[in-house]
Amino acid sequence: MQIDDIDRRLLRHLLAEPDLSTTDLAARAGVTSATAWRRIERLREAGILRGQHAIIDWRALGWEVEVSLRFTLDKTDPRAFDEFLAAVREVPEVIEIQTFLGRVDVRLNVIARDMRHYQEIYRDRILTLPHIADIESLMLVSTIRKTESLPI
Amino acid sequence: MQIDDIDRRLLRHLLAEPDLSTTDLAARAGVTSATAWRRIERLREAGILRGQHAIIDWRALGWEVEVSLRFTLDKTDPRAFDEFLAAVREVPEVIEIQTFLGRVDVRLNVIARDMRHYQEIYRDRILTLPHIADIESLMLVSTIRKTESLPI
DNA sequence: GATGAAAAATCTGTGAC
DNA sequence: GTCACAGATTTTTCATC
Repeated sequence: MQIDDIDRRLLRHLLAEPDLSTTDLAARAGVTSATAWRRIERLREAGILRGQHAIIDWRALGWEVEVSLRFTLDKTDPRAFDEFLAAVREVPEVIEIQTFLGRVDVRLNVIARDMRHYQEIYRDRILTLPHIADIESLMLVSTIRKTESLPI
Repeated sequence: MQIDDIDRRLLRHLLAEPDLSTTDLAARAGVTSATAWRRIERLREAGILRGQHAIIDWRALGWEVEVSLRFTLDKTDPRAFDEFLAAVREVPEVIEIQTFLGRVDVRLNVIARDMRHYQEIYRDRILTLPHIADIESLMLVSTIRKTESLPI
């Protein structure tokens, strides 16, 4: 799909202020609301805009612990990889899964209410995942998603 | 703040389908829209709901490369850490920053249009960051945010 | 082929209960 | 927590460039 300056302005403002109404977004991008609406719709159809994400503060909800786990698997075949990922999806406390090129290497972010709870999840849900050769854990202090200042 | 079952249902549905109108959300949670609205407002004031995030498909926009970089800094003092983070914030291609406990250790996710562009960013914007002792790079294949299936 | 103005459909936010 | 409603917003239509 072709993207022009108006689309770029719309995307930039949408990323900076996702709660904006189409009317206000249009005003900021210097077009009418009908135009803004049609273009947003087109970006959505093209798969560039994939909807919204509600941001939840886990800590405010009482989930104090977030840990980033990095796995090395003990096999390199795709089936082992798929089995591992399928098992991971069954663990609700895993809120993010990342896979990488060039290694049998996966990263998971796990949340827990507190350290005791985390130890439980780790023992019962993480260590029991299939095909694990090695795990490295890092306690997360903060995550900043910088999607306000996009390079578009 | 106290969270009850209705709040939990609202949050769960909001996470699963963030584009839902308050009316539809209310219907799914089994309350009227006025109730849903007031509770959402309360969750917002309590800092549990922190607004929305527009999801963009970088690949559809022509940003083909995402790399996860892990840094070890050469100093352990807080000032070096802050200087490093301040410099990172100036790089628009860095879309995520994570900091960890127990190490002078930071992770960044960087996007680029293609490998050539990534090499440029790496050489001119990453290697020039202050206080770097070591960098490890992993090419991202996929990120799945599993926030649909929350443990609440 | 895309735009703006304006109308129609829908939703949000508030007051009364 | 529900119901009702005015005001705002979203989405469609249509004439125009």
